[in-house]
Amino acid sequence: MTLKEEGSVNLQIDLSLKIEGHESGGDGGIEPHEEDEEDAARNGDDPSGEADEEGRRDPKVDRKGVQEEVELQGENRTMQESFTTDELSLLQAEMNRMKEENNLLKRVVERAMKDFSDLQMKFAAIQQQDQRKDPHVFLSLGGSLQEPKNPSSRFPPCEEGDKTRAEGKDDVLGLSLRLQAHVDPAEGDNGDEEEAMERKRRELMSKWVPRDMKQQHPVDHLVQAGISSQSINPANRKTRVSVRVRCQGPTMNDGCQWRKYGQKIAKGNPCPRAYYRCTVAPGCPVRKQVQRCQEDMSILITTYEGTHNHPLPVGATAMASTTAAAAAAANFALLPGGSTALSEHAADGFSGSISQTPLSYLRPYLMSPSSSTSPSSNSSHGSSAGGMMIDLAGSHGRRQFDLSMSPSSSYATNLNRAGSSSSWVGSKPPWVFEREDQKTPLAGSMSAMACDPKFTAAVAAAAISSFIHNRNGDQGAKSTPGPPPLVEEGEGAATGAGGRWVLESLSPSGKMNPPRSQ
DNA sequence: CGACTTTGACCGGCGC
DNA sequence: GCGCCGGTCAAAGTCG
Repeated sequence: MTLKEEGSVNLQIDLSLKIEGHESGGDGGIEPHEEDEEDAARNGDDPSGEADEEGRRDPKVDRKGVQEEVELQGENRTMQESFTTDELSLLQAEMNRMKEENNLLKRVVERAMKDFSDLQMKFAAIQQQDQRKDPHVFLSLGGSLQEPKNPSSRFPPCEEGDKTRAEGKDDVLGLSLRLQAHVDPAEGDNGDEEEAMERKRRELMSKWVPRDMKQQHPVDHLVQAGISSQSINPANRKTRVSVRVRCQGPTMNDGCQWRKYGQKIAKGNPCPRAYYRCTVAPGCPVRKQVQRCQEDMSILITTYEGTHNHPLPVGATAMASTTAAAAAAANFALLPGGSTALSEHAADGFSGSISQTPLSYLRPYLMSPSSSTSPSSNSSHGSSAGGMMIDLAGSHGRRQFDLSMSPSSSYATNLNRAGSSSSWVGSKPPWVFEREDQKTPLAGSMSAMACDPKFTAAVAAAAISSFIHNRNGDQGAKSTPGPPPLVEEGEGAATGAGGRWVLESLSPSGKMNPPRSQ
């Protein structure tokens, strides 16, 4: 809900309090203030609130000239009644307007609740299928009231939201959740609902996934921010988390301290690639590569590799603590108890620290079935058959993900700044969070309207922290005092599972770059 | 003076 | 085996 909408809600509540003081039969059922009752009793014959105001204006004058007042009382009463009638009509009109707004908001909330309920039901069915089969999962939380009418639109909810805002309808609050599951068409029927979901999933997947995963149009979709993680090296099972952000600084401030140890011109990109090593703790194996996007120099591509052998710094932790929404949404997509996991994990994440509870949030991704044994490599991105995609595209292109490096500032500082400054252009951040699993046909997508700028930044932190902690858990678990590695908690398939994750957001032009293979 | 950056050299993997 | 390429090392330079 935007500030404007919040304000209108508050305004409505205040007005209803006043109005209900005059009308006993309002649907709000709010009793009049005692103060008003006292005024009314003091002035005796004026039951209306307007007379209260009159009585409050100059009670002493009334007492001094009692006789004069008695003479003029009839005339005053006529005038007061006239005022009262006028103001009553105005207040009634205002009240009616507020009632309409209230009804509108009620409908919005009801719709959101209904969507959420539907989502839960659908997800439960999908979850059962997941356990039997190896399905593609498509979970989308769109930032629009309506389902995308135009499947050809790559991000229908986003464009819908843009259109709405462009028409000046910011006061319309909308949140819709969509969950779609894809089951292999050859694997039997699951009812009309599943079939409809399957059709929609195929439509969207045909528009969403292949373009990214097959890199058909590298320039078509310009990226503002994104995260991709992959087990690029089957030999050492090292995980990479790639983040793409629109950043003016030389590097993205992720809360950690980095020391540059090399720079190189990589083939295919004239922009030099810088190599950094984590210096928060001696011997920390985590490294990152930073490179400007060739298509858009304002986009910074940061690739993290390895597992921190130390707790995350405060900046990163504070920032990551807000990551619960995205991570919990991810959890919601795949956790067996998904219907309840969302709220639970969201609550955990918002009150906790990613350094303390990072594993649970993205565990579902890491535990995604990876049964296939086909060899994977980083270069196989283009041939990825499936993937996990979480689209938090409220309205792409409305906000920029600015995490400019500030040597003295923490990530949290950036987040605070982002929340109150023009760093976030627009009102809703565009994100696409996807996993490209090169081994399995698991595919999914989730989109959500993320209204809080912290939310979007948190998404990046969640993925980074979780993957750095988890995907190399076999390296860092034994030396890290933090949470146990995922691979020890989850399934064996999580170890070294060849997956590729991408968190992307869209540029103002609505374009998005495909993830750059490493 | 210590920490950090720059930059050329070196090494290993991979494809031909 | 050779060349290309990505990644790393380490000496020199820079900065506070």
